[in-house]
Parts: sequence; C-alpha cells; structure tokens
Amino acid sequence: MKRNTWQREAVRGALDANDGFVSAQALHSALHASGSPIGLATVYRALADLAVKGDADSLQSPEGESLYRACSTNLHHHHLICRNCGLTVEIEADAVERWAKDVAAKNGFTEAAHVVDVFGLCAACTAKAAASA
Amino acid sequence: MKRNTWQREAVRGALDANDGFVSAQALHSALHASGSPIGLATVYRALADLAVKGDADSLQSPEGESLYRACSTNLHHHHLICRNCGLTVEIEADAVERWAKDVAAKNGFTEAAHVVDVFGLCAACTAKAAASA
DNA sequence: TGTTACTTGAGAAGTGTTCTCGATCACGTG
DNA sequence: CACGTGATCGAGAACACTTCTCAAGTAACA
Repeated sequence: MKRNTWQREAVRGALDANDGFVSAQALHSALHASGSPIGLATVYRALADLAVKGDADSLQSPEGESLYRACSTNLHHHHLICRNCGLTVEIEADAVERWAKDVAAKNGFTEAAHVVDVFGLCAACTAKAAASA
Repeated sequence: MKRNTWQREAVRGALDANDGFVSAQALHSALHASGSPIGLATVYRALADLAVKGDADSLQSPEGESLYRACSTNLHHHHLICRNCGLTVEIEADAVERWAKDVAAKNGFTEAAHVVDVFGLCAACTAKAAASA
C-alpha cells in the first residue's frame, strides 16, 4: 500500500516549481532551504517513485548526475534543454521515433529504446552570450 | 609536450580490440588480465585524452558509468547499442541531424548539440532471450 | 484507539571518477 | 651515450552521487 506523506508532496511540489531539470541534490538543498527537514534518501526515493509512475522525467546529465523534471504529459517525448539556464522545452518527435524503430529493425535489434535529447542555448542565453562576447 | 608511453598505446589497443562500448573499469580489468600493470588513474587519463582528440567516443550508460569506444570515424555519428552484449553499430542519421537543428531553431535555440543513441537487443541476444524465456 | 506495515532519516556503505604527490621515464640536447 | 627536464605514472586518498540499513515514526484502516 502506498501512503501519502508530506515529504512526497514536498518533492513533487519542488519539482513542479521548477522549469528545467534539477538534480536530486539540488532539490534536496532547495527543500531544506525552504524549511523542510526532509532527508536526502527520501528525496531520492520520492524521485524514483515519480519517475516510475511517469510523473517525472529523468535523464543523466553529462556530468553523471541524475536530473529530474516534472512532466506535463505521460506520453513518450523528448527535450530541448538550454545548457546555460536549464530551460526545457518538451518536443514531439514522431519522425525520430519512427527512425529509431526503423534503424533498430534494420540491424536486427529488438526492444529498441532510445535516448534523444537536444542541448543548446535558448534565445535569452544566446542573446546574453552575444552581448558579453 | 605529449609523450608516447606504452600505457597509452595499451589503452588504445584495448579499446580497438573491443567491438562495443566498454567502461573504464572494464578496460582496466582487461588490461590487467592481459598482464599490463597499468594503473586505473592512467586508464581514465588515457581515455579522456582519446575522447578529446576524437579517437574515442564516450557516452554515459543508463547506470551512470562512462563508456568508451574506439571510433572508426571522427565524423559526427550515432550508435545502436545492444544493452545485453554491448555490440555497437554505428549509424548515420542525417534525418535526425536535420530534425535536431530544425527543432532547436524553431524554439530559438542556438548551438544545438544532441544526444541520440538507440539501445536495444541485438539479433543474437534477442534469440537467446527468446530461448531462455 | 489499536494494530500493522509502509515510510522516514541519519549515517554507513558502495561505486565510479578524480586528485595528490613522489617516483619514473621519454625525449631533446650536448 | 649520458644528462636534464618536465610530462606521466601509479597507489591510494579524496570526492561526489546514490543506495542501503535499521530503528523510530506514523498513515491508513478496523
């Protein structure tokens, strides 16, 4: 049986309050900063739960951390992520889906899953970068 | 000045001898097994060097390890990876390249890089899985 | 209210990677 | 070939992130 605890709600809330991907550690810090004495282990557990239920998306940052994000849809989709400010845009990729399945099939692969994420600089950060350059 | 040491050659050789992606740890074990008393730190250093020079490809496994692979081409490309045996097929993805650039541009993003990898079960592993199921 | 078993939290443990630092050794030179 | 210099090595310590452990706490249901 699953129980509802304020801790779980807090994690979900903190995730919702965030636009981009956040690391478990950052989330934990944020929660602490806002007064929740929640434990790190609990944050990890809650995030894992959310990810499994499809309420959150997770991906590995290039630095090796696990990043999480509240997802507006449970459907399979991908992300366009600003590597500077973390802004994330959800993108559809029917074409890529088809391509991935295709390529896998052509090579005899089954049960194809794929990792497709696009990193870049969002408009704002591009402008900022141009200004400072 | 860069020096040529047998250690670096050994790492490159071990990488070349491998068809799929291998973790730094695995590479270190393999080298030790074949008699090289090479240090783990050195393996990491050599791999990082190779990756920077474009002689090796690196990616994060879903488990968070860094995986490396000798690359037959320095050109940008993607991989189809068997999650069971590690077999890797290099794939071209012009369509995906275009799509990524397109999507990024449409959302005001610049300097788009992307992570596109397909994991699955290769034909052999699929057969094995079916047999054991 | 009482029972039950899921959940929590602090810290230990585990894993993968990077850093430290004295010893070593490749490379250019005399 | 011997030498000097500084890049490189290796063993282990240090780190960062994540998971596990287990006693104490508590939500859910009767």
